[in-house]
Amino acid sequence: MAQPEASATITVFTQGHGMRYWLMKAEPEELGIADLAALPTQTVGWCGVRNYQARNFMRDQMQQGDRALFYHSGVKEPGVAGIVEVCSSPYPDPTQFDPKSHYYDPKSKPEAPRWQQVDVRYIKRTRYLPLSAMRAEPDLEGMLLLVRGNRLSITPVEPAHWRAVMRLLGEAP
DNA sequence: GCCAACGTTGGC
DNA sequence: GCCAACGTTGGC
Repeated sequence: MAQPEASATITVFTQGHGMRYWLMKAEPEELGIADLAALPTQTVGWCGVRNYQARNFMRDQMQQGDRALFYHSGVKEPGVAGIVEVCSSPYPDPTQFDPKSHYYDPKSKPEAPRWQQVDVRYIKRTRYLPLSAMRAEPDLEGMLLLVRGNRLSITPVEPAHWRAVMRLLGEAP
């Protein structure tokens, strides 16, 4: 069966040296920035992505060394909580084969894995930047996270938007 | 808890 | 290949 391709084209913005910026959503009930920081290796496999467009970003676009905004979703006040770094190549998400997993996909077979993941590494916890504050920031206009109707759990971030977020976080660009 | 938005499924 | 029904996401 052919896998659907992304219905809309989203440009992935690269800098001169090829590093890309991302935003990755996590539900802190499952994995928050504090949990990530407390893990022995401070790395985690970004499992559970079950959207083809988000999967394709990991599979086709992400590179080791890319930075990502770590975003808390599904909470009273969603927002950016930290920064992580992509630290692996894409590889099959093991939870798709685990019948006990919430992310189990009975249609995916080990010989033809449907879902991929990357590992990410904790870089730092930042000042909390709520979604509401991001919406109020003119420099973030057009950021995919803020575009009406967008539900992607992984989105590319334009360098200009990344710089604006770093400024709002009080972080060096 | 609501519901808009949107992705997936499956009958035809 | 169309598209209605259904399920999920995720902010509010």
